[in-house]
Amino acid sequence: MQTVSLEQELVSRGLRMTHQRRLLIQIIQGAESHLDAVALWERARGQDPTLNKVTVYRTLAMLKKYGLVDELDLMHLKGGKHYYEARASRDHVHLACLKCGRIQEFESSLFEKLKGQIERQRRFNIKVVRVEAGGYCENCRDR
Amino acid sequence: MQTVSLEQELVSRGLRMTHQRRLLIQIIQGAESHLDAVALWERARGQDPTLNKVTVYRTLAMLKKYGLVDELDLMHLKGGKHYYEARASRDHVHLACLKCGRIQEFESSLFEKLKGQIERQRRFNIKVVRVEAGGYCENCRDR
DNA sequence: GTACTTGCAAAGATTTTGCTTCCAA
DNA sequence: TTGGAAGCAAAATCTTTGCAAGTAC
Repeated sequence: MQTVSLEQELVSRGLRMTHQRRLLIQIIQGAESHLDAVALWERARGQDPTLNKVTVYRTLAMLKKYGLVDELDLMHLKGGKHYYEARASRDHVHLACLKCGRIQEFESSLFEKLKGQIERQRRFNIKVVRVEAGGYCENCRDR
Repeated sequence: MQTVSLEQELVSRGLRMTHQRRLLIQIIQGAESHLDAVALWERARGQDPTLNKVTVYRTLAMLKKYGLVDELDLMHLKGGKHYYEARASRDHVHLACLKCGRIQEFESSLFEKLKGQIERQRRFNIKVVRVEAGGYCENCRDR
């Protein structure tokens, strides 16, 4: 998903592309890790010191509402905050190491099959799915 | 999992069985739905009006630490609270309807296979796993 | 008796709301 | 121009912490 298309996505839904939204979207899409609202705000302030934290929350709520970002908890490793990532073309599992805190992502066709099974067997129309596992990663498991 | 065994579980780990803990455990195990800390507290107060909310948070943290309850978010349908359920013998998916708010549970061997795949392919030792899906349930999907 | 738990009060962390001003279309 | 969006301040929600008093073992 490109920056342009996400912007167009918003515009096509009748939303205004303010420079604040453009900046926040760029940061989310360019982030190498999962950001929570405050982390996102701090990065955004580097570019635009007047950008308010409330705008971050409102923008995230809007992106979530339109399904453009996914909201994660990452097993509450660091309290109750929520983390955000640009919605990927393919869903993936998040693995959170309880020891070192590393977050890995894992894609699997089994995950896709599981979703299909739920949709068919329960006639449940899935809009968002989240799989998070807590445990010990390769580096930490034997220590 | 019986009340007794959960109590024994705690005792065997050197924890004290206070009447507050006993009451909270009974409520969690007997609950027909997923309770958040405050809902649990309200039920507990019916039995013991002096039981403090802080004790609920501390007890939940302790049960979570020892892997005796699972903590859920249920797709944040109603804000950022956390919900708790006695750990089941078999993991299950939670399906949250975005329209009516109903929570369904779904067990699947595919889920078990997915866990196995993660453990093998990533050499990741899973301790807790959570699958939550948001979408439209059978009753709401066509409306 | 002693260490672990609880209750109480207060603080901390995260997110939301009301309202005025601003600006994208 | 005009309705949607941002900024600011304040509040609401959820959870944690410090410490004195209580209690399970």
